[in-house]
Amino acid sequence: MTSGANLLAVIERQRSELNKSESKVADAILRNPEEATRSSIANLATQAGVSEPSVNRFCKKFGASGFPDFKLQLARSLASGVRYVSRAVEFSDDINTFPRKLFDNAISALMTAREDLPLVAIERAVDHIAQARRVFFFGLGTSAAVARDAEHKFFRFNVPVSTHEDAMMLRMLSASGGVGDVFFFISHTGRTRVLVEAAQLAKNTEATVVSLTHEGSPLAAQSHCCINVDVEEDTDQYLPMTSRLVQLVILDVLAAGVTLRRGESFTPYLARIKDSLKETRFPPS
Amino acid sequence: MTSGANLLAVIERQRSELNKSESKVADAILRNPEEATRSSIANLATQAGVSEPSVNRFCKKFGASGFPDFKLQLARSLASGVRYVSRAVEFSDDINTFPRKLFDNAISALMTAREDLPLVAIERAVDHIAQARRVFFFGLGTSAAVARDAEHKFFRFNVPVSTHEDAMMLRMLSASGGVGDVFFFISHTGRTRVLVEAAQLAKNTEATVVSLTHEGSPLAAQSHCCINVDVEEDTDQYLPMTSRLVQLVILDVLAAGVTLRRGESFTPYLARIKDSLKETRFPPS
DNA sequence: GACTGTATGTAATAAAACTACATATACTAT
DNA sequence: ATAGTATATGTAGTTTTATTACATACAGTC
Repeated sequence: MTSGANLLAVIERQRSELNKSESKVADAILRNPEEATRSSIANLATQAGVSEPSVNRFCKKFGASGFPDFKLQLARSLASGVRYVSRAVEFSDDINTFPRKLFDNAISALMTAREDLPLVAIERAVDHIAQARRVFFFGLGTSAAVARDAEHKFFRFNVPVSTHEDAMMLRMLSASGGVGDVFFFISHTGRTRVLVEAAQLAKNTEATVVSLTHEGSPLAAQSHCCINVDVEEDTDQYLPMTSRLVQLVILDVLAAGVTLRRGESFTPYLARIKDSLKETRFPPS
Repeated sequence: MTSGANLLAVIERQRSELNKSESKVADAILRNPEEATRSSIANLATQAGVSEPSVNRFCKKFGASGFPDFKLQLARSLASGVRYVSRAVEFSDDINTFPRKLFDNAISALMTAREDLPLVAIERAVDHIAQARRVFFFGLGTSAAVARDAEHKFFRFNVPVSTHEDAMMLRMLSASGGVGDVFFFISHTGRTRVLVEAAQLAKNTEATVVSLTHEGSPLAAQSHCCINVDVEEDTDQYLPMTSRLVQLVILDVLAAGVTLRRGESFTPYLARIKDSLKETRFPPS
């Protein structure tokens, strides 16, 4: 059976296809996974209302060599932070619970993204940016902040970079694209009309359209190169959170990619930029 | 002894202060932690060249209830991805390695931060923001993008929010503070003169100064309430990365905190804001 | 309604971990 | 230097825990 990264998720998925005693064990574990990692096989058997060998068989079914090994994998699964479902903040939460939940969600989103990185698209995007004459980062709303962050990264590569949020500017700039121009669109949904239309305008020029957005979205359709980030935002949550974090890290990856492309001789240049800030700061005590 | 989040790191740190047999055990574990999680106490004792009770004592010394519990914690520690040191990108890296490294670093930074959240400061900051007449988010460079992100979150709470990057505006606005004004400064180093000076100006008014910055920094010293984020950026890396992610999640936490403070009746209001975007998007296919 | 295969449990066995105690080593004070 | 004391480590027995082999129960099929 699947020896996936996340045991807990695997159990949950298989939950319905288990026979009677197996599902009792599954329930007992899912009810309190943390406790399961700490209890003995006898204890868990009692909790589940089955015999010890049933628990043992259950463990083997899920790829473990036995109960202790199963507990180990379970502990890993728990520690990895990839909780089955990311936990939404409830109004009953207090200061001791909700900050942790939000961090858990963020970590979980990054871990999920890490497992399934669109390396090909990333590599192509790096190519485009590394060779670009100029780069525009376009994003609205939360993605505007991401675009701004990208601007603060990519200007370092000796390429003119800019960010814009004005819908009119977006259209005009997009239409003004030429060979060597990269229009980089950032959007969680990939459905924002303004952006999609701007992407379309840009695509009708000689410029290259790169996007960091949802797979199969209208924006993706208008892109020469689309980096998929399919993080599911918790829809109950009214504030966008996790998706932008993944976007930011992907942009870090792109920046690192361009740095590597520039080669080792480029490092002093980056160092010079960093050093330029020295005098704006109070010296370390 | 310390029951820190990362057992492996704790062992490594204490390595020098252990007695003979203990250090033998530590070595055996550090030599191959992965294997240690799988082996029996007898096996590990042989590997280390000590007796079984010595291993057992070692486990207890590090906060475990016994050997099995120790293995569990070790497994967690390994799975958490919080490897001893976060791995820097090298010029020899290729597309298969460096993106993963960057994600690992990001995750690791969030996990570290999660273990040591400054809950008291967070709670106080939430109080201040929830009761604010208006809020200013000030950050420069990378932190400007973070401030922008914060603006996109906090405007939802019926409080006038703004972000500024112009050094002159920062000073003038800070000096203009009054009762109920919250000046929220964001800075990784906490040493940026412009920000520290603005914070000082704000502190001389009736306004409240909140900062999201490094503990013990000049900026922290000028704050009524300082949320510490002591993420160590990899200094070899010329691009700031991890610290801003932690800052962003902390801001999410603050936003969630304010939402909870507003109470359940506030949700429809948030929903309305979210819904306002519907017509700007292409409908889902 | 008997047959066959699977599912589950019982009880014995084996493995692993722990505890109490014994011995050895290092350190201190005379 | 040496006896005394405290700490460190190991031995052996006990207890807990997990596994295996086997028996029984149940479900589905002819």
